[in-house]
Amino acid sequence: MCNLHLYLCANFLAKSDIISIKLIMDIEIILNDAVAKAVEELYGEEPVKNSIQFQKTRKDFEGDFTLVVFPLLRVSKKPPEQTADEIGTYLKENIQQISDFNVIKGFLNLSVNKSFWISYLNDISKDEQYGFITKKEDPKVILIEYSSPNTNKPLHLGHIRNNLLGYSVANLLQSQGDKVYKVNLVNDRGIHICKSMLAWQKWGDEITPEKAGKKGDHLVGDFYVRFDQEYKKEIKDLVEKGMAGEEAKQKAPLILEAQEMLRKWEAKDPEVISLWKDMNKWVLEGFDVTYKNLGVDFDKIYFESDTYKLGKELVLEGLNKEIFFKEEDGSVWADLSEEGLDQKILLRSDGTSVYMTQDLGTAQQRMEDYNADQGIYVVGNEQNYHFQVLKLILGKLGYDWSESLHHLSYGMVELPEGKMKSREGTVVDADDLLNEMTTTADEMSRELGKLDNYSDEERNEIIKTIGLGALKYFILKVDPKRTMTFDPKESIDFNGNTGPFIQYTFARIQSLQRKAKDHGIQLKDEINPKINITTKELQLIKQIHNYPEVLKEAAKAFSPAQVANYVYDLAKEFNQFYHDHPILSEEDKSISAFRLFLSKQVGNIIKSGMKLLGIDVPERM
RNA sequence: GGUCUCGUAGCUCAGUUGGAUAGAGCAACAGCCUUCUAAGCUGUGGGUCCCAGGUUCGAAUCCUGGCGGGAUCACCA
Repeated sequence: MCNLHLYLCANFLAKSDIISIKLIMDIEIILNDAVAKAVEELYGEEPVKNSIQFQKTRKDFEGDFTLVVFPLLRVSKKPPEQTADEIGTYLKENIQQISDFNVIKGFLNLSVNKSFWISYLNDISKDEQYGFITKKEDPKVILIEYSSPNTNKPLHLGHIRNNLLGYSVANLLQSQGDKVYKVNLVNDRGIHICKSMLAWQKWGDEITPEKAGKKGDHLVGDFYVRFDQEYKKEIKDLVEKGMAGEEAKQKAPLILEAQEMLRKWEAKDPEVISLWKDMNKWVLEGFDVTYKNLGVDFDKIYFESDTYKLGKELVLEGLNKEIFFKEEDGSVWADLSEEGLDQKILLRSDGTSVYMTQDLGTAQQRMEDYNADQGIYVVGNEQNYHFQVLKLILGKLGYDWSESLHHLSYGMVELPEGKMKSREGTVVDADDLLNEMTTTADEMSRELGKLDNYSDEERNEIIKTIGLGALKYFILKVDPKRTMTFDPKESIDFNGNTGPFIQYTFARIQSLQRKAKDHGIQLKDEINPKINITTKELQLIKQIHNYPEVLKEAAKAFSPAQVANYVYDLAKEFNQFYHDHPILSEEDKSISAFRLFLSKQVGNIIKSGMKLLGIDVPERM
């Protein structure tokens, strides 16, 4: 069947300069089959599976695709150079697309006809969503949970990393043809919420966000801080009176009051519930503003106050089936020592739930609600252990989808001075940061005189896009699992490997298209495959050619960073190209028309890639 | 101490299922605006890929053991 396929392809290729879309997409498959056939004919033996390894030829060498021949030596029983040479000769003679080859050590570099590349470019220019899989035979339903804030304080830099990752990964997965639902589980209950509420009651003086002229989440956050300050004072006083530190922490009047408030909340005390509703509303309205500025959204928002009782039945069921066990004091545990972990509590001795219990319940409910094939949690790496346990327990309970659960774990964001600590006031607030980025973009553009001719409205639009782009790109270009350092000064640097550099490149391309129109040069729908192209042009086309594969790999690895770095490479390459390859040459319109065409494709990829990252690109800047 | 994770240029980071001479940016230095956007381009210097073994044609990448940083190991969430 392999050979038949090859025969048909070779036959077709020999007769036609214009290659069908299908074949272009499959160039690497064709090469693969061709090498298999070559090996069989030359050495009388089929190559072992996976021994045919193609990769893109590195830039410093001549060629487009490279066959690594080392794995084939076992069959050829000849030195690497000779083997490569023989296969290369065979391919050049038998495959129309191969125009040339060269051998360096054990590497066979194959050059593909330039007309192939141009035809390829023609094809993708017709594809509105190049690189995206729009129709998939069996699309998966994927649930991705991200953000998951507490309603007692505003969002900070760590949440930004979470939100950007979640949003971008959702886009990425969707680009591969799967159905993705974004959900947010808001943690709106618990002792920490009561702390802010209590502080407001005591010292709030009936203030509201409107009266204070402040975002609701910030206002509530202030009371949370206030609580902590007053609480510490009480502890200090008690310790000075001779109480032990630990005891003081537990017996300070404020903490007792907060605990009492939580009990009232659980008993649905009308006064407490009413205050709780008000304050949560303030916070959530504040969050909405931040989410909107950040450009992220959700298909569904869950509240922990609705879901915190879930999971208990699941645990009891597991207890009945003797998957879990009960201690003498009545608490329920899972024994994970066989899996190399320890024992984990699932129900307290008083029968109430713990964090894990809830998570078991919400996982089960959500996966079944959506009939999802895969669940992804975007949560910081401090919860690696939690999710490891969660997955194991769900597996023990017999849910086969537990295998598909994935904890997209990301590292902390640190500052040059060290970690962010709320107590020391070194937390970078999300809203402040967003504003600061825009302000800096404004200052920079004024300094450079970039936006002098635009109206205030246009100007604001553009600097917002740039400031936000700088922040998003800075965070997303780093591999999620790494602990990253966020240097505010450096992030606002718009030179080099940054979002604004990429945006700038895009803006240039757009400007080029406009200028071309002014010059009366028409953008072609299609390029004649026979025209000559330079090495640099070819290089750009090849970079474009990588895009679908990059998306595929990035989606598989849940890694927007891979897309980010790819787009930067493309933009950089284009910028270099742009500099010494005149595109709007008056003398030779055919060349400039091709470059115009090429630059448009580059622009499309940049736009598409940036969109996956959740970064806007400006038409001008 | 157990488990997980990271360690690449002075700094921030890339580096594809193991492939060729390990790459960018920032910072430093030297150039380039009468020419499609100089938020740009070109050049120079800068490396014990934490260390030591192992696997193999080939290791920054995989395995083992160290060293160093981080996270986690609650009847908190």
